[in-house]
Amino acid sequence: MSAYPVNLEGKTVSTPRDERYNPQAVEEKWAERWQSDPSLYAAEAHPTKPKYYVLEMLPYPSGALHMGHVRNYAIGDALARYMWMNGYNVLHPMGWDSFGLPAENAAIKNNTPPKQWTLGNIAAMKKQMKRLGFAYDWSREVTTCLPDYYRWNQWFFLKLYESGLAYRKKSRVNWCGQCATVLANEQVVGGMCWRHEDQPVEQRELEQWFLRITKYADELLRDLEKLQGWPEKVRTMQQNWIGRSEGTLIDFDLGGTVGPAGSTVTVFTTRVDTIYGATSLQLAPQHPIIADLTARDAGLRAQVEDLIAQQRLARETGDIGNIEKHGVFTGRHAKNPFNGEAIPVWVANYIVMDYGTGAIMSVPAHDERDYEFAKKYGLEIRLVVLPANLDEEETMTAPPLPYTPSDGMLVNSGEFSMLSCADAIKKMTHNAEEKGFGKATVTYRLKDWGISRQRYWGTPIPMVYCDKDGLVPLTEKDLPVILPDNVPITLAGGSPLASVPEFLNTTCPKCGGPARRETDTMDTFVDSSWYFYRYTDARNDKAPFDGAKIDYWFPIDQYIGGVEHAILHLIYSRFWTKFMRDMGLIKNDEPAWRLFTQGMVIKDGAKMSKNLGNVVSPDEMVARYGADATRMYSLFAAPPDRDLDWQESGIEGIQRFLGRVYRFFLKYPIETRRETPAAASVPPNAAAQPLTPEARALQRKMHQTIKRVTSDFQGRWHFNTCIAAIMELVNDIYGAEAAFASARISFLLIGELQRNIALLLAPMAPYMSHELWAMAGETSNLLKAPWPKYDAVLAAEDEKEIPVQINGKLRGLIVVPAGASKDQIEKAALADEKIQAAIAGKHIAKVIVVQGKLVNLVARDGS
RNA sequence: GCGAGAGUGGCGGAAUUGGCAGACGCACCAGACUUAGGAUCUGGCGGGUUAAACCGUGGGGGUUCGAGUCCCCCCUUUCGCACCA
Repeated sequence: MSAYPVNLEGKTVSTPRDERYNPQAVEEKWAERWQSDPSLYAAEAHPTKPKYYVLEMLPYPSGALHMGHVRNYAIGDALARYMWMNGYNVLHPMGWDSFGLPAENAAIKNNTPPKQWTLGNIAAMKKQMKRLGFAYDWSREVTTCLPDYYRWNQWFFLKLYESGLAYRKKSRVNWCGQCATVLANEQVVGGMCWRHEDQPVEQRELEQWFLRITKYADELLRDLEKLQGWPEKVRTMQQNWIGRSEGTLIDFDLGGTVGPAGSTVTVFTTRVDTIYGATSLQLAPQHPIIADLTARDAGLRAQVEDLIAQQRLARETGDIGNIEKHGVFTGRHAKNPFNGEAIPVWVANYIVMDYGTGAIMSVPAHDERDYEFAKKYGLEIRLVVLPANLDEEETMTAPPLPYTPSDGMLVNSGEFSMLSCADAIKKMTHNAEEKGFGKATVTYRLKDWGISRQRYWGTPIPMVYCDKDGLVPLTEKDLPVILPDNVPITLAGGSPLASVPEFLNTTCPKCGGPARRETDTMDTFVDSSWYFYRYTDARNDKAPFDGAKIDYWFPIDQYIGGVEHAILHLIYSRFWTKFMRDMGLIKNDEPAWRLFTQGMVIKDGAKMSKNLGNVVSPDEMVARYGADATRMYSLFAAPPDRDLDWQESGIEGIQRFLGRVYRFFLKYPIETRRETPAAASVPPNAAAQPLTPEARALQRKMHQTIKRVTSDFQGRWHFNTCIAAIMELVNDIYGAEAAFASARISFLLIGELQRNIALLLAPMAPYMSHELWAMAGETSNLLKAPWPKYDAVLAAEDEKEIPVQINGKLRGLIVVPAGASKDQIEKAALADEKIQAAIAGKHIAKVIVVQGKLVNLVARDGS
């Protein structure tokens, strides 16, 4: 590099090719060095520093990274590097969420075994990650599809089974025909499969394994309060998902048994206060008692089937919210336990079986849906709540119906009349409990987590079926149950593992007799529910991890990923944490204190997709602009929480900037600085010498930049403004080039500028920073070089430019010493020529001086 | 319908507590250096005007010496949930 003649004239010259920054050559050189030292990014074994666990959500190994990944990891990597430089013991691991359906689809399509396909993809993506320069501790790599990981899924399953949190039941499940498997409620999006937007989800009856996440519903809801470091949005989404609702269960008697399902219908209501206004019962078409009610009435049965069909259709089109209300009278009546009145029992398509009890009391006067239904079928509408305003006249006036507020007063409600709604709810619930026909209850929207999948590429469930002993769990020493290779995969339905006799046939752990294995596998969300714990102790073959290590590293200090995991992954992993805590394995009760959800990477305003042909490949960007520019642009183009519109011309701007930085180092290399006469003339105690104005300005800018980058980095996570600040500094350096040439800026300052620029860029453009660090004559490892500190005195301005307003409008600018008093500022403002001209003939009513900020003169006409 | 965000030049975006709106970058224009330019450097760049005045942060009100920022009403838009009883 010293072969290039330094231009001490400071004149603009053309840039020869060899002066251009060549990212490929530089990045490859450093990548090679970094890869030769596997311990480079390892956390300390015997910690002497405070810990910091930064984690990006692990990817599914689909075959290639996309820009969304790059953005996610660029953020995490910048943070990890920043924390290293700030003296933390950083844990920054990576792994692979590698079970799941795409591997099976690929197997069918290409006739490649899922394992081979998956491991091949992992190798390819790992290579991409290394090329991008992400600083992961690969010695802790977790690959969920390998037995050394999934055996612990099985281990946890046995523990869950032992504690009654894993159970099996026959249930109506969501079935995706294209996946040929069951979906969790969380995987059904608007009636469609989360993976196949155009595939309506069917309902099937199957024996399934469930995890009792509802046991933790209340705690999962309550602890959201503690997660102040999570985006409000995510907490709200989880809150809605859990959907806690307080209400009352009330039994309505059908006046004699109608069949096996009994003689009462229990309704759930949040408004028991309106029960005197109930004029019918409405059942969901799937309600169990309907089988009994229709047993001798084929016509009614057919009508109910029709309602079910309507509901299904509406669900499939995602239009369940707007379903045209239909219902049918069953011919039966039920007794309202409060007033003894017999009210008709109907079946209606707007009642869903999977919320509450699948049965409601219909109160048309005080519920919009019930009102609409009652109007349509001519059911009685009975007012039982009046507005309770201070204005008596209004209170006595019947409100327009339906009247739904719950701050009114009861009427026509027997002994409860004249009570407020709130009091009535309490007293009526109490009354029901005393008399044994009802009770207070809490319902949740959250359902238990169905984890059975009729697929091959997942963790085998460690249970067997014995003819003699029935359902038997395996024991710890039987683990892992290895997922066999060479399994024929089809989408014919049913579990592929059932067709493998060597797998299927086993012996019962209890009696030693012949038994069959469970052939379903686990939902892949099981894998990702606890993977981040495994990173702390990834090679442990005696336990999932060592609790002492969890105590040290957890909770995760910063978790970073896409908002699409706001519900599924993030609620399951919170559940898993609470379960492990209750097992005594860990002490923390939340996995991550801080969560950051980055925005999507889009192109031309649309999500990148193969269909639209607007996919930007990271490989191509790296090949064209280098890893640094690719990463840095993804940090610069938008604040990290917003969507980022990828523009090729934008990354060119970053490339240009990096080139400018590089040329600054190239033009003033350390060798030359030592040798030039200008350098030699700098006295040894140059730092103590008063600086020229140009040098002082640059020095000040340098300290201001350090200050800004530091605060934007840690406080606000605005990487875009961090980069903008560094750009400003570089622009100022170029602006002062003439002073460099005339030696009015010392080589000591140039060296300081260079070192600080390398340090400031290190988290965001690691390759180039390392190169620059070496060019600046530094031999230490930049990865752990101390983050620069700014000097507040040196960052301070000597004088300030202060805007002067008249009546709030800018009318002039004055320059005052930085520490000027209010009086001085006011005097200077009034003395300014422009201001004097502007206020001529006017009377100054008031002068507002904000020290160091602004002057506003309130001027009125006349004197 | 409920909940949470967002709305600023041609574009991406700055403006941390109310205090010079448009930092930084892109695009564009002009110039320099060039055999050349998809290189580099310098300058310009919200509207308006010769220059000013003036107008400008989705719209309308308000508070204030002063509002992109605070308050009220409305519009648009993104995301999540939804006959949830």
